[in-house]
Parts: sequence; structure tokens; C-alpha cells
Amino acid sequence: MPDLRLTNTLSRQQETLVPAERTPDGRPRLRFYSCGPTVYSYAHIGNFRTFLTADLVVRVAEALDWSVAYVSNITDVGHLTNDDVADADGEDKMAKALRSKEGEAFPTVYDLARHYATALEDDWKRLNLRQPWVRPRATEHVTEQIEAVERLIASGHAYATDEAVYFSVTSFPAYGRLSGNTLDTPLLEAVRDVVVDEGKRDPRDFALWKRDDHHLMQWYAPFGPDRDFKGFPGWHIECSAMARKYLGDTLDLHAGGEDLIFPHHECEIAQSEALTGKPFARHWLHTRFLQVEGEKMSKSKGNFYTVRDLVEPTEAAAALGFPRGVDPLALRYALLSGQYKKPLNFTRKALHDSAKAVERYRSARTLAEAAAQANAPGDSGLSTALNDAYTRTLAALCDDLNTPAAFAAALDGVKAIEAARDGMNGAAAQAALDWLDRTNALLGVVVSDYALPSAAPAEPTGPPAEVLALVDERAAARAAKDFAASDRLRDALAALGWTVQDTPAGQEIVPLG
RNA sequence: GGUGCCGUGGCCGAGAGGUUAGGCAAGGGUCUGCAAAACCCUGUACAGCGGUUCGAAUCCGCUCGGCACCUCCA
Repeated sequence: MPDLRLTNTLSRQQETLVPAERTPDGRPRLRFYSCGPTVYSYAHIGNFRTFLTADLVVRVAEALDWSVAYVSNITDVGHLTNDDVADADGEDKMAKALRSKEGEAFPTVYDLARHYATALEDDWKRLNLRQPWVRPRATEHVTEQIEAVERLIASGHAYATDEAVYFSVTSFPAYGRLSGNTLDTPLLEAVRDVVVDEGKRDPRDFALWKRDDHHLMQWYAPFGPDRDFKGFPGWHIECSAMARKYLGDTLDLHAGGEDLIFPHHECEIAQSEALTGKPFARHWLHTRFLQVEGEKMSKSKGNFYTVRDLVEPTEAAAALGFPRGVDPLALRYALLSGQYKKPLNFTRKALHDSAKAVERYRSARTLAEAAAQANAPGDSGLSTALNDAYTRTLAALCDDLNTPAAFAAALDGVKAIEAARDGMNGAAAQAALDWLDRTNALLGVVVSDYALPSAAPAEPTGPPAEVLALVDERAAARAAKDFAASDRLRDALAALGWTVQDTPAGQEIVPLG
């Protein structure tokens, strides 16, 4: 088994990921936490690029026969748009979403959060991501967060003002180790010094809890002199609390988008390590941003896509050349087509390329299934080439999740199956199916693990009778070698929206577009 | 201003001091009534300018361009 090497943001170098713990039967046990989204709207494809990075780690770990404890949270507490400002004038994004046009459908923020959390899980399945072992929600772990804050206050790492509880950054000298924004960085102080709270001791301190009895979500917390601090938790503390609850004091791996390096992950490290005295995560993995057609994805530029925008038959999908919606596995392929540690340019063309690639896997599978059915005698001549392709695919993924190299290696396997298409005996077909399963376990682009949600467009039930009549007529014309008539009929079919192709098995009709 | 990262052929995207990445597109061919599909062949790229080296896309410096974070953000 190859080593799994990943770039560690802490050292900015590739390091071999070695789980600290083993299961009773001696397998490595990976403790892995991946930051999920705030559920105030539908997750976009950039979010999913990050989740796909985590998904690959899980798949590779499974292929290496590790036991994987994979936790991916949902942030369903609305946090102020300015995390350091403790006054209640700032509006949090969940509250903002509730007041938006889409938000009118929801009676409360809780309903809104529930809706978008469900949507996230649907999209998760559409893109064929592995389910986490636990998907904890911030609102269901407020007790754990309050306990963590209490302990931080007790140990002198945090203090309460009239308005909030802050983590004292100077009490944790290693602050800045992850991002490079260390305590001697002069502007960190200047930029964060926009706080109106007079009681804040250092402008760089960040909030663990905010007192706010107007916030849409609020809980009683025993902070402050009167031990009555009705309010809501700071953004960073939820991950520290939930990671610790499910995975213990020290994680093997913690992942997220590159924007989380600072302040979110930096603050998590400070809180967690101040709390436990132990290293929080041994390895940090961050996914670079996705761009669309060479530009930053943004709603104002019209290049902002959610998964459902592309997968369902929407105007957005049609504008990209997919009137019936993009094959979810093609979208998955496109989002994996670049290595996580480099920016990826998501383009219309890349999406079309990906759709073709996914189609090749699918047709290889069809070929193999047919040959398995026929089950002609003979030895498999395919096993060696396919085993080699698998080994190289896995090796590429172990080399810092090098997905382009992995896809290149896997495609060699597809080619081997295509080349064997006519002479494939039963043994070769079994080898092909086996290889497709193993490769699918690694990359997830051959078939989905999930029955697609009902939103998946139903395939048309077949061509209408008039089309079938023309096809029959054309078969007759071809049999009579009346090719002029045959070509006229092909044009007639095209006018009805169908393409006809001649294959060794006869005519094949597919809808245009 | 600070912190971190990137710039490869028509497009997407690996590689990383001396040996073909790969895909898609394009051109040529085989096959087919014609198409389609499939298969075979073809491209010669590393932002610019200096430097180190026998040798640099790969190391160093500068310049230009882009991205992220420093304020909610995957």
C-alpha cells in the first residue's frame, strides 16, 4: 500500500498522513474533520469542490483499508457579518436570508436552516459524496460550546465584558502559526481595532460568545457577573467543540476551503489547544478556490452556480449547452479535474469534456456487462492492464490527491476495455467490471452510490410512433440500397429532433441536444 | 500595507534540473453507402527579463499578470 501524502498548511510541505490511532484489529483509524457550510442558502459548486477534496481523502483512506471517522458539520447558527464586533447592530446572514425574497417561505430561521441543510444533503448525494460518520449541527451542540467557553474563562484564556466573551489572543503565543498572521503582525491589530466594546482588552481578541437578546437564535449562558448571558456562540467555537466531542482532543486531519485558514482555523487552534493543552490537528488541508471562466465566481457576474442550477434543466444549464441538465457525475468529474491545491478554472468546455469522459466510463461498463452476460469461455487477458491502471490511479491520489494524473491512469483502463470490446470473454468481462467497481470506489465518477433524488430528469420513455415509423422506413430504404431516400429520412428525423446512427446492431436513435 | 498562493501548447490540466503526462479541440488516415462511433498518426508549450548550472519550464532575483486571507465567506 502506498503512503498517503498531503500538503500540510502548517508546514507548507507534503507530509505523509499517518493516523495516530489503530483499531483493535490493527488498521489505522483516521480522525478527520472537514468544515461544512453555513446553511443560509444553497451550497454552490465552489463549496462542493472543497467537500469533494474531503471526499477523496475518505475514499483513498478506505482504499488503503483504513477505518475512517469522518465528521463534517453544518453551521446553522447565524453569525454576525463582522465577527469581532459584539454590538447587535450588525445583521447575521441567516437573519438576512430570512428577510430575502426566498426567505419569505420560512416562518423562522430554524425552518430556513432546516431547508437548506436538507438541500445540502441532497446535493451531497447527487455529486456522489460519501456520507460522513457524523454531521453535527452547531445548534445541537450549544451545551458543548458553553462548556468550552466556561473552561476557557476558568483557565484565564477568555474573559467576559458586558457585551461578549472574548478569547485572549495574547494568552496563546502560538497564534498565527497556521496563517502567518502572527501576533507581531502590525496591521492585524489595526484592522481588528474596529470594535466598539470598551471592555475588549486587545483588538485582536475574538468573540467566543455574544450577548444579544434580540438575536433570532439565543440561549442562556452562565457568563458575566450575573451569570445571565443570553445570546449566541461565536463562529469558531462550534468546530472546536464538535470536533472534540466526536473525535477527541487531537485530530489527524482537518480540512476546509482556503478562506478558512484565517481567521477560522487559526482561532480554532487557539481555542482548542488552550482548552486541552494538546495539539488540535496534526495535519491541515485547504482547497483553493474555484473560478468560473477565468473569473471569480459571483452573483453580480452571472457566473454563480449552485449544484441544482446545473444538474436540473434550468436556464443556466441550457445556457451552458445542457438543456436537460448536467449529468451530476460529469459535474463531479469537472470539479475534480484539477488538483485541490491549485485554483481550478471551471469552464463550459471543461464541463463538456467531463460529460464525455463520464460517458466513456459508462459505455465501458455497458460493454463489460454485455460480455459478462454472453460469458464466452477463455482466460482474462485484461487483468494485468487493469490492475496496473488501478495501482497507478491509487498512487496518483496518494500523491497529494493528484486527480488529473489519477484520471489519466484510470482512462488507460477504459481504453483497455474499449480495445477488447469485440473479443471480450466472460473472464475478461468480470475483470473489467471488477476494475470499474474499484475505480468507482476511488473516483466516484462511474456510477452513483445513491438512487438519484426525484429531481433527476426522467429519461424520455422512448421515441414517438411517428419517429419509429420513419426509422423502419429508413431501414427498408437502406436494405434496398436506396441511400438517397435513407438520407432524406435522416433529415426528416432530425427535423423531429432525433439523430439516427448506423451501428453493427442496427439503427440507433438518440434525441438531439 | 501585511500574510499566503498561482501563471504550462487552441482550451482544461499534470510534471518539476537532462528521458512522451493525460484529456478535449484541430489536422491526416483506417473503417463505414454517407455519416456517427471506434482505432492509428500528428502538435512541441512552460508570463517577461536577468542570474546559478555542462544543462532550467523545473533553483534564485526582479518585473508583469491573477487569486485568497487580513471583514461573513468553501
